Amino acid sequence: MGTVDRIIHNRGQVAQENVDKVNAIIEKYGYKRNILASNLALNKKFRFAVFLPQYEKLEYWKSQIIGIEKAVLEFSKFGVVLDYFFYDFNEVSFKKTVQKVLEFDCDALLFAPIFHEESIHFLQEYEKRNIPVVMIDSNIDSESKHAYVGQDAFQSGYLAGRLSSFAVKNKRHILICKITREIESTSVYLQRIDGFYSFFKDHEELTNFKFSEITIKDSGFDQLTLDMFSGINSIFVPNSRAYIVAGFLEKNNIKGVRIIGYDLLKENIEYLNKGIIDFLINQRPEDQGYMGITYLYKKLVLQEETEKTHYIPLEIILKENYSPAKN
Amino acid sequence: MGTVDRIIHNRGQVAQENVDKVNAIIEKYGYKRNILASNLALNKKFRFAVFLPQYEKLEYWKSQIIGIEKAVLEFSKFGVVLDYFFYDFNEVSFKKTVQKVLEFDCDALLFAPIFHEESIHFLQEYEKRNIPVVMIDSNIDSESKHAYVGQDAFQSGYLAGRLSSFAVKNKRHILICKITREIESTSVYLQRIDGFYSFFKDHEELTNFKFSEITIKDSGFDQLTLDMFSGINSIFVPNSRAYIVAGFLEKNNIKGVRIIGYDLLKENIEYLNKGIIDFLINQRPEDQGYMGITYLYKKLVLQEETEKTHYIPLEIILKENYSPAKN
DNA sequence: TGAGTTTGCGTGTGCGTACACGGAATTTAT
DNA sequence: ATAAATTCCGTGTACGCACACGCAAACTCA
Repeated sequence: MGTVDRIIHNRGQVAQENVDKVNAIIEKYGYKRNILASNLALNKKFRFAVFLPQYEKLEYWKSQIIGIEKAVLEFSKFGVVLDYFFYDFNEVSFKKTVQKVLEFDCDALLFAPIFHEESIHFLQEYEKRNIPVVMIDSNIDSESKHAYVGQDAFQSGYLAGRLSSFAVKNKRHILICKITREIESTSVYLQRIDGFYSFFKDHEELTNFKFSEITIKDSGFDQLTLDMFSGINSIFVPNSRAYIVAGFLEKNNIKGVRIIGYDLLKENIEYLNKGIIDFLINQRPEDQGYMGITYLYKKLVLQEETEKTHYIPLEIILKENYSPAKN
Repeated sequence: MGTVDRIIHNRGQVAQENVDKVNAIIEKYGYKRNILASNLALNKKFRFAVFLPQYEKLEYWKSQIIGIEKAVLEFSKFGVVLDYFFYDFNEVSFKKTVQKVLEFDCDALLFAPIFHEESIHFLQEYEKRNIPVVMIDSNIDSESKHAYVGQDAFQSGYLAGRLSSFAVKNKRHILICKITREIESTSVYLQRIDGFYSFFKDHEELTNFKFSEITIKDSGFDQLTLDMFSGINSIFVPNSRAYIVAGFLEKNNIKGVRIIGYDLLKENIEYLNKGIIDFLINQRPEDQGYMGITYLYKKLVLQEETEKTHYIPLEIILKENYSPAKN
């Protein structure tokens, strides 16, 4: 037993002759180590660090946490333990928390690389330490071996392009509303817009489309003006804040404008039900959190082969297929 | 150890006094039985019976099987073993196989209740035997405790209604093409149509819509005639055979008709890419199979609380968001 | 009251793996 | 050659649970 064990874990202390013999037998009989018994004997905790923005007031991140908690409830019996690290909505807080997380000794990491630049070095560190990482929400497309759970941002923008091409009139003027906040993955943002334009590039027959862009800081309702929307038939908001535009249009009684946005926030749903927002692309945040933890569980606890990327389906939500159950 | 064990499994043979004592301690210290060790000691195989239509030539069911195999690959290390029961595309074969399955001694059952009537009694039998069942693809809405993995058929029809209301012209004539085959869940079928009409009932402002229905047997291309489609603006095919209609329209060079169908079959995708089919609602069959087995695994092996119903998202596939990766 | 029956309880072993420990075999140093 | 250091290997126990087995206590009935 001892010798075979040493061979299986190649811990040395065994003659080459025996190594070969045992390996031959393992091969011949197709021995597979029993993960149940292994984990039982190991009697080990698996510490997953969860590094996300402070979610208290962010519906989207709250859903992510719900999914995470659901997963850890299942996996706690296998020794999975979470340690949360939350940061506030600014770069300083983010950087501080990065330090804390780096100092923390964990077996795996779940992380949303919101601040693109700052995240790169951070992630490299984990690659060096050989600690598995899963990114959720947004991906850093380096050639790293880190996993990703979330949507294909480019493709979702492309789809949004198609959705906004469902024209009532032939001539169309599309407005892209960039409503930014410091805390937001700008890369996701840009990929969506990129995908959006790509749709129209790929469809030359749709020449009768014009595009404008406006940029608003924060949740600044007051920065919107009426003339921004004159002659506009369709609006694409490449993040979750379509409700701001919808609110403005409602207040000023502007009708017949198609709005396409992201995420099933309460405010968005409200305007969806009123018929002011037409399409929302759901990112299924709860599933993302759940799948993220599940990935790490499969990788570490079960030591399975896992697929590096898990794309969440591009779920199009209309007033008519929204049901409150699915967040 | 023995006494405590007898109490935990309430196997009797222990004085009430001790039962109370032990239960008090279990309560006090929050003892949870370790499922890992339990399964290790049990050293038991979990036999799942999988009862589905012969899939060789059915793309949809093939995908289901792929998902099932993927799941069982993961769970085989926990002692999960599958036994397949396939039946041919007719009632006789179905009934024969029902007998075989009933005679087979299994711990759980995954089943697609295609033949509604015949399935009811069959499922009751498993309820009697207290064997957990998960239904995939279509649900039998009895108040049974059997689980379901699949779409909300009514809601998907409702959504299809909305999709076909994206009118280019104001006057619209919608054709509902019922292309039936013996092997098909008629209940799913009817629920979808029901949902479809309900959409228009709920939206009285859409009065300028007219409806017709045609019914075709089998994959009978030859039963279609030109006059069936005269004046039609939009077609709803409430199952996976939209490609038949699309093929007919293509052959006869009829253009500008919107087609809405189900499932990402090769033929459907072909017409989607040609722009003849506009919308496909994806049922994610691979996910269904995977989730079905996962449900039984969680229920039996992990003995977790599980949600009875797992709805697959209503994924709308357009030419622009179809990617071959997702079956 | 004693034999027979039932009920209650503890011991022991096994599930498949991990790892500490100590002894045997081999090598190196003196 | 002998002592010391090193390499190699087997035994034993633990992980947490399930269950067979057998013994002791309590009960039944004559």
